[in-house]
Amino acid sequence: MFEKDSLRAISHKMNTQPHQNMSSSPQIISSRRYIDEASSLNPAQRQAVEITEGPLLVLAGAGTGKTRVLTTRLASLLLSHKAWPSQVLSVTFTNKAAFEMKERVAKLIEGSAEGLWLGTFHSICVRILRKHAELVGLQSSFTILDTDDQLRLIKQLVKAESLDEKKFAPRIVASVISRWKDRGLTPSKITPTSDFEKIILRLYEFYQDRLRILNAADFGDLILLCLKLFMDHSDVLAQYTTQFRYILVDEYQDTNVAQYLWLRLLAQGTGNICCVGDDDQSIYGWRGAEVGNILRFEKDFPGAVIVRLEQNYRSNAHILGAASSLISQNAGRFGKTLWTEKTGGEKVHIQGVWDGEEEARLVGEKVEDLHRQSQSLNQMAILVRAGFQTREFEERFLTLGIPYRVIGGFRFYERLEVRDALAYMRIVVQPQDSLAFERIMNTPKRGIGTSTLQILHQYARCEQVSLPEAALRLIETDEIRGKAKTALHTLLHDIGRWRSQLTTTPHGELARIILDESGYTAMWQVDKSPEAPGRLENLKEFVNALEEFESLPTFLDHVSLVMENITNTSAEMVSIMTLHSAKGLEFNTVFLTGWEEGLFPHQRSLGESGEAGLEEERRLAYVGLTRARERAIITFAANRRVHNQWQSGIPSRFIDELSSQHVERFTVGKRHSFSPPPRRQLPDIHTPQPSSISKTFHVKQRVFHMKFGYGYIVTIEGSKLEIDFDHSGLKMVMGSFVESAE
DNA sequence: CGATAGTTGCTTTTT
DNA sequence: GCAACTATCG
Repeated sequence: MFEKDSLRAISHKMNTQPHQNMSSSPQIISSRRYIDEASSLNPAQRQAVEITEGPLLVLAGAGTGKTRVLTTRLASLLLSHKAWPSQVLSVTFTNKAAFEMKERVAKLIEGSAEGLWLGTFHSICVRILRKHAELVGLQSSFTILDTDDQLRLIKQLVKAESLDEKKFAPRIVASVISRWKDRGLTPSKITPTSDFEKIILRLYEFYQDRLRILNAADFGDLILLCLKLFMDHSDVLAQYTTQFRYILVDEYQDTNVAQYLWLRLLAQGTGNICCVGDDDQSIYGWRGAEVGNILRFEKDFPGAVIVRLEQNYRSNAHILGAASSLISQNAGRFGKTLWTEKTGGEKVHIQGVWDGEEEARLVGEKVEDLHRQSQSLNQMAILVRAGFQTREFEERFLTLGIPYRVIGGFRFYERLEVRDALAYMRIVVQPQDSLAFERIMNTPKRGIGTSTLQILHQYARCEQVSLPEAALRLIETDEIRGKAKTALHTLLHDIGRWRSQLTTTPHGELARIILDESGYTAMWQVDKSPEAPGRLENLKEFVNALEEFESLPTFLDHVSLVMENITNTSAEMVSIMTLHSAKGLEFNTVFLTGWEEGLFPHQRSLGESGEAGLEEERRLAYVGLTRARERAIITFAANRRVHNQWQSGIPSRFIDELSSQHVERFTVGKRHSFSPPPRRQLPDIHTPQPSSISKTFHVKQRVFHMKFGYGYIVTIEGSKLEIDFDHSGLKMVMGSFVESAE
């Protein structure tokens, strides 16, 4: 290791002279694997790997080997000694992608990729901010607030300002503030355009004040503060612009304004920035992502070279054709024509089902079928639009005994007991962490109730101090009496004692001590509820996970930034996930479920941002389809339970937008008859008419409440309910039912 | 202060 | 169909 590094250092020295003409200078590329990889690239890919100087934009369609280009390029930089690991800044979209990229690079260079600055914008910014925290008014031990903490804090502020908690719902306030932060706007740079914004701006200011007191930063701050650091301290910026000789950015279409400005500052040194992205896969507009960034690249970085990757290696011709016809409906895109050498293959299946339950049953059957044909479960994915849809599949798979994993979904670190345990760790590491303190103050029950908490809050606000600090001062006075006083005293004393052990005790052991001595473990041991044993199990798991890290603060950073579940990738499992978390992945078989108007495209996205919202949904559909290599199966349900209410839906407009030569329609079940589309004049589905029929009735002992909107034809004859989905040519007949008295 | 029962509103998507 | 909040009482 040492020897290799010093060799690298020497060759680096030899290479510090500017490389005028890299392509003709001899390159020292010694890795067999790298040579193999590079020689298998197509001309466009090779070009993207070899242009290492100056700004480069790789416009890469779905399945065109974008990741391969990026990793090969990185490996090339290292092997040719143009840069050593610490001089490469590589920004990816998820921590998982960063991890995989690191592994691939290590393989290509047949050595270690340690020392690379490889990670998400957030993790890189944390790394930088920890070093210069004082310059932006934080201590280097600052806490990273997660969404939950953020909402709690905002809620407190809204309450303190006695504002209408409905109009200024924490969620809404948080999202407005976050959007401002995404655009790189600190409070002073904002000119509110309405009274509503004026108030939120005030809340934004208060919120930032509170964060400062708490020595905390939220997700948006990580980028914003780092940006501020670079803008206010040119010496710090210079340090990094000289260090990073090469900058690589994955998924450039998902960057927001703040991230873009951040990148521009860093890239101004060498100008060696390579961005990879696909405007058709921009699906994070709602999070502040600016497609404009990618569309403007040439203007932003003069002399930029643009390389297009258009040969798709992933999907079969039908899937690619269907996806292309879909995305071509969008205006305002770069426009790429993906093509493939593959021919034949299965057409895209489209299947209508009666309800969500049947959808799950159908998918379950298909999975079993394919599995019987010795298709790996790892090669199958079920993609949903919204998180709640996973449940029906989980239930079905549990009864069928099909192993599955939910990606994204409910995370380990979001569980009640894990969050409590985390709060204990946080308050020990970070004395100012009011939110953690509030959380554990009376968990387990110590007799410190709401009235005590109120006194603390009031004092903390008046004196501009953190909650634990307020507690510390108030137990010296007579403000708090009796049981609460002694309990608080003991707690604060305990926290102090644990903190003093931070340097002397191994952190795994310390965690156990904290959980035991605080009485937290005992609380669950005494608990007789059925969840209690599981929670204790999770606490053990928590300590195990914690021991994997070098220290408690490192672990806490990991938890805030890496929200992914620790999943066992080796086991055979079907993946269930949202379309958003499917980005960047690929599978042989992909089930695209819930393609119904209102769910996909989602009602909210249509309502809020109109045409732009619809286009983003369409891109989402495109992303989903292009995940599939061999088989894509689209399903839609005629009925779905939303908020415990049955609602009938009509097939997604996206289904009609798929070129008919690439799709095949099916229907399932004995009770459904399929008739070809009669194609008669239909009411405009985009302007739904008021619900004309709304009835509650029983079907097989179950109560249904259905609203039939959209002017669709529903016939009720005798004990039969018939719904005619003219739009798709699908007619469904439901078995006997009894109309209720309602 | 804390336990309990009843009530409401909620679900897009995530670093 | 659930979590999170509210009202009431011991």
